[in-house]
Amino acid sequence: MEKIKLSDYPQPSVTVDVVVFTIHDNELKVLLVRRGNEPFKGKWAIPGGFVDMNESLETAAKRELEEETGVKNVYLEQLYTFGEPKRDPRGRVITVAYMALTNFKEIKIHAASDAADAQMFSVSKLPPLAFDHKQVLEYALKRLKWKFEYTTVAFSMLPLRFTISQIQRMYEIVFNKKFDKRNFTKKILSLNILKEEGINKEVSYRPPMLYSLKKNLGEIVDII
Amino acid sequence: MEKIKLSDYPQPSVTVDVVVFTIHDNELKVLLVRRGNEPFKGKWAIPGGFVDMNESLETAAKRELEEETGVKNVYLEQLYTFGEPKRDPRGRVITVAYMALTNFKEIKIHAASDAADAQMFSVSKLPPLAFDHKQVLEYALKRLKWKFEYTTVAFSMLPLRFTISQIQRMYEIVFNKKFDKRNFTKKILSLNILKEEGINKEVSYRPPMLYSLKKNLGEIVDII
DNA sequence: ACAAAAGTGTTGAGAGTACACCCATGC
DNA sequence: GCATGGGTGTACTCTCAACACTTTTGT
Repeated sequence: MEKIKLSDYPQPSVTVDVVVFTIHDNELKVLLVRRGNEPFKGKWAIPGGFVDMNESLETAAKRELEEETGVKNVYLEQLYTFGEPKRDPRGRVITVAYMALTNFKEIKIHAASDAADAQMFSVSKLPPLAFDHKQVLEYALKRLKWKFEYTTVAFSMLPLRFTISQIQRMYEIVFNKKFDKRNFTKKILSLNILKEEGINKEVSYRPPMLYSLKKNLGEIVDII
Repeated sequence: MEKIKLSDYPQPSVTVDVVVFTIHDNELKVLLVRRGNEPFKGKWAIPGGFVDMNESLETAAKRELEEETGVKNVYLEQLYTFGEPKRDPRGRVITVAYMALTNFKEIKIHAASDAADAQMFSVSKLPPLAFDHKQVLEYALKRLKWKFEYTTVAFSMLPLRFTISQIQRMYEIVFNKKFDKRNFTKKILSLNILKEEGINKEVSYRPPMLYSLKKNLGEIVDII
């Protein structure tokens, strides 16, 4: 039998797309870039780009993320790979979607070379999106909620030290639903994942206790 | 600016690998094929193959699955995409891993053209695996347990009509842990996902009630 | 009668839910 | 003293876990 060469098989293009979530102004936001090239020139899209030959998928996602946001240390997780043959009009392009969570203040948006503009959008007021990015974003949102419910990833959207009210507000935004303050506090504290970090004196109301996350980000814990 | 062509960017090879789980002889089994070609010739591997230019990833996974097992209607779910640059010594190969669940009796193993042999292995007695397939299998196992706990996918491993004891045995095998029969029965019945299908008279002990799944496979339900 | 697996209830502990008022600070 | 968010307890309901004996059939 002949020796098989990789080039005997068709080779598609492979990209990574990174859905960057953050919370700002009491809304869940996602980073979108306006495309500077065809196809879908001028349309909004999830930031991403081609995978280099010598970098892993996760490295590619981190690289794209840093190019667009300047953020270096974020929670990053692979979501799903979208590979319908016609999803890109230029030809066969398979994209590996990632989700990144970060604190709003860490982000310094700068539109990368191939983007005309970049901006955070509230997930409840999205513009029409390029490619199959609506589907990608819906998938990411589902995963985000799942992860919020069962793991500690949410804390990657908060500053290093935070109050319990901040946690609760974040959960209320993501689930679009109010929680009872006493029950929420009781539940979060009973999980034993927080460390007391002293009292924040710099507020004009009763000074709240600050906490930090004791355990590892993304650890599986029933939050809600 | 120049028009960008896809071929301006490096194009890796893309494969799908399908982790096929089933239950037989009171063990959780997985299908492996013995590689007929280099690299890793003679080693066991998760079945899979290159994605054709005009088929979706899921179609490719279904095609590979049918080639190896003859099984047509299975539960199939995308798991994760593995893309370390050095995972295949021939060059850059990115693989999209899928998980398939099926009833043992549906499977007619036939080693595909590029495989020297194919066989079901107990997940507790695995041979050394080619590529990064050990990692892929570990990921699949984790996902399998998660899905068993929170969805109805498990029922895809049973025949169309089954007894409650069969469900319980299946869960005991996957979680490697005994459950209390009364509590298990109570929990399963309270979920309201089963339909009574009459009594199986063809046994030499007290004839059990047969059930079928009322709701959709994979639906999210707290099973355990 | 015996072997094999099916079927069936109760109790106690712990978790979740509903619900409202006082506290500490800056201005 | 008032505006702002912070902090706290109880009672009820529901779910989960522990636990063992009887039933039905074929041989």
